[in-house]
Amino acid sequence: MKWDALEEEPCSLARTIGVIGDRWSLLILRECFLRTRRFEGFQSALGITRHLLAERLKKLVRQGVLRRIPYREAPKRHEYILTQKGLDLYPVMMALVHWGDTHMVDERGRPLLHEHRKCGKLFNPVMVCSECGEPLSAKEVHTHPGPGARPASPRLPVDKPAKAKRSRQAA
Amino acid sequence: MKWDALEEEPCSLARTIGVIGDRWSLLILRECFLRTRRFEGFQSALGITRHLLAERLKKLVRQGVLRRIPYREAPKRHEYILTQKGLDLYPVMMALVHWGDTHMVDERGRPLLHEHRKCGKLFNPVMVCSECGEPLSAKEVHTHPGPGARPASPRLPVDKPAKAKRSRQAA
DNA sequence: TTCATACAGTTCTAAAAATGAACTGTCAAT
DNA sequence: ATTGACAGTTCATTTTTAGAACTGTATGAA
Repeated sequence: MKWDALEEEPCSLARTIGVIGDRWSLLILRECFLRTRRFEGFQSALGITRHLLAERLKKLVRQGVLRRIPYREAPKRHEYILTQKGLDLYPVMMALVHWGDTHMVDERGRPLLHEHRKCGKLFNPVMVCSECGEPLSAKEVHTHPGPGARPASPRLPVDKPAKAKRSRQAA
Repeated sequence: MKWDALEEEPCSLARTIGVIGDRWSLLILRECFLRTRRFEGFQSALGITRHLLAERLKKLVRQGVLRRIPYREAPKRHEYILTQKGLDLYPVMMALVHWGDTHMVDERGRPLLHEHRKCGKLFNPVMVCSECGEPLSAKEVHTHPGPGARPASPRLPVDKPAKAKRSRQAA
């Protein structure tokens, strides 16, 4: 599969991965959320090669996730800051962080705690249903093809029936 | 940076990326959530090379995200199914999908709609504070070092002060 | 009995991407 | 005149990925 083809897939997950689904983009964005704005800042915080950093920043700008803003004229210098589209990735970041907090901590505990300014408490992010407010889990969600679904699509086979007859020895 | 080093970083986001932050793992997991379980199913749905698919499945099993369960003896065959750790990635998937739905759809609209069985409505996933239930945004959250933070860490410099004096021409 | 097909991989070579290190160019401070 | 900060670019080397073919067990068909 060509990697750019992802953005044309009739799947919002695939398209999102086309934008931020490589090894570095999310780490660069982590730095953005931690208020890093400049090339050297990203580079020294992440240890990414300068070559790749330049590439990734360009891509994120092209995708509208970051904006490149001049902050000095003489030797042209720019800062990279999150656009609204970029800020909207916050739930993605929090979901990833929370999974790591839940499943990947060592005996010492979480590296970072989050405080919600509105209520003043340390919190966990919870994914809820916009309609009823209940926390979501995979089993309580049913998917339907939407208007942008591929018309007659063999792309997401929910099952491969018909051929599984043979495995009756276990059923 | 060695890629395995990510899992030792004192950052839950980095550790999570160490597990699922490559080009294919999240797409494989998408298929898992859509109830694909077998090698051929993943391969034909994704178009991933067989070689990589085998590698990624092994890694996901090693990480405890998938479990490899025999479903036929004669020619040994296995199914890959989500563990609880894997199911816990659901908020990550939903966050990614929702961002794609918001920022990456074409004129035709969303490829997939989600229905919440509990309330019967089509919904969007919303990330809220576990303490007060309000939706979260980056600006309302303050981070503190937790118990697992690196002791004297120059790893996540919130700023590079001291040297920025020169750029006063703009300030 | 032979042949084709399903399934779950493994092996191999070529192509693409990432790493590491050095280099470029502008300006400020010394 | 020299040094250092900053934001890249260039290039050789290494690592990953893609693409295709191959392996091996078993089933069903001819």
